[in-house]
Amino acid sequence: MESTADSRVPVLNGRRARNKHDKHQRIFEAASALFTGQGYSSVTTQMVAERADVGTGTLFRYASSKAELLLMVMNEQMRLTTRLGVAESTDAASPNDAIMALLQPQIHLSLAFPENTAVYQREILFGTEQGRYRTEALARISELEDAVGNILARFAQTHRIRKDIDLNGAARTVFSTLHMELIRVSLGRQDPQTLTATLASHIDVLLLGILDPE
Amino acid sequence: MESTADSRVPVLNGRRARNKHDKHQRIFEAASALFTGQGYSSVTTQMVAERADVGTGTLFRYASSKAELLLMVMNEQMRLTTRLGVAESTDAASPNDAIMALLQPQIHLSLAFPENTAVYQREILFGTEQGRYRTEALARISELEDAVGNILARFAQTHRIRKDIDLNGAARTVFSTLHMELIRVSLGRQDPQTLTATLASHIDVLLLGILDPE
DNA sequence: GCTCATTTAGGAGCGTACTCCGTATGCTAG
DNA sequence: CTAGCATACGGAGTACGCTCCTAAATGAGC
Repeated sequence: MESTADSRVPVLNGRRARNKHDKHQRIFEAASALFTGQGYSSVTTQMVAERADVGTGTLFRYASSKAELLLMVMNEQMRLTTRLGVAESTDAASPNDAIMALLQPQIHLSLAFPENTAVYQREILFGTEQGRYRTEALARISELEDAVGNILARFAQTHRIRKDIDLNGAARTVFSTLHMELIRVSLGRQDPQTLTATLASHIDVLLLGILDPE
Repeated sequence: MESTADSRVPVLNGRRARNKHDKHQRIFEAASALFTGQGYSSVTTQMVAERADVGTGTLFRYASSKAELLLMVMNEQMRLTTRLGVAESTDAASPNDAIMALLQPQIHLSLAFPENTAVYQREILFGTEQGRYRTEALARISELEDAVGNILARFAQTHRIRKDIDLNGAARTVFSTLHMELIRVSLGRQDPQTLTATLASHIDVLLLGILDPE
C-alpha cells in the first residue's frame, strides 16, 4: 500500500493529462467564443458542450456551473488588465492618478463587454458556490483592493491623517463605488462617459476627507 | 361607442375585482409566510401556488417571476422602514446623525432577513425585467437617495463647500457603500456589527472631504 | 500481453421556473 | 333570462441548468 503511495505524485505527461488539457482547452475556446459572440444569457450549456465536442456531463466536470464558465473566460482577460494596471500605477504623480491608472484597464475591459461584465459582477458579489474560477476572480479583486490600500498608505506617510481612519476600509469604499458604477453602466442605466469622472471625484473627496484638519 | 367608454372607469365592486383582490391577498400571504419561514431558495413557486390555492399559471399573472414575488413581500416591509427612517432623521443634530437615522431602520430590517435581503439586493441591482414590484422597489430606494441628497444640500447651505462637488453623486457613493456592505453582511461574509461603523465612517469622511479647505 | 483499480466521459433523467392555450367565469346588451 | 364578449384561470407542457450512474479509457503490477 505504502509503496503505491509514491505514484500519487501527479504525472503530467500521460495520455490522461493530455486529454484533460485538450478538453479544457476546447471548452475554454467554445465558452469564450460563444459568450463574447452572443451574450451570456442566450448561450446554453448545451451549445458550449456541442461546440467543445464533449458531453454535458463532461462540461460540468471542468466548470461547476454555467457562471463558472464565464468566470473562467473573464479571469483570463482580467489577468492581463490587472498586470497592466499595476504597472501603470507605479509612475503616477498623485494618489488620485495612481488609483485611476490602476483601475483604468479594468474599466476599459468592462465597457467592452457590458453583458458579460454584469454577470461577472453578479457572480462576484452574490455567488455562493466555492468554485475554482470564482475563487480566482475574488483573489484578483483582493489584489487590486490591496493595491489601492497601499497607495493610500503611502499617501498617509507624507500627509497628516486623521487618527481613527481605517485605510483598508477607505479602499473598500472606492471599490464599492467602482462595483456599483460598473453595474449601472454595464446594464445600460448610465452613460459610460460619467464613470471615470464619478470615480475620480469619489477618490478626490476621500483623500481630502481623511486629512487631519489640523 | 362613446357611451360605453364611461364604463371604462374601473369598478372595484364587481365579483371580478373582488376575486382578483382575494387571490392577490392569498398569494401575498403565502409568499410572505414561505419566504420568511424558510429562505427564498428553498421555496418553490409550486409551494406558493398550492398554499395560495391557485394554479401556477395564475401565480405568474400576479407576479411575473419568483423574484417579483419576493419584491412584493419586501416592498411592504420597506414601506414601513422608509417612513420610520424619514421621520427619525428630521430631528437629528448633525448630518451624520440624520443620514444614519434615516438608514437605520432599513439596516435593521436587512439584518433580520439576511437571505431575502441578499436576493432583494441582487434583484434591485441586476434585475432586467420591468415588473411592477421591481419598479416600486427602485422608486423606494430613489426616495431614500433623494433624502440623503437633501440632507447634504442643507449641510452645504451652512458650510463652505468646494465648488465642483456634485451632491447627488456624493449621496450615491453613500448608497454604493450601503449596498455593498448589506450584501457582504447578508451573505455572512462580514460581521453585522461592523456595518454601521463602516457606513458612519464613510459619511464622516465624505462630509469632511466636500468642505472647502479655505 | 492480461487483470485489476482508478479516474474520466457522457447522455438519459430530474427539478424547477415559466408559458401556452383551451376552459371557465363574470359582465353587458337586448 | 339568454347570448355574446372579454377577461381570468390553471395545469400540461417546455426549456434549461445540472446530476447520476453506467461505461469506457488509462495506468500499474505481474
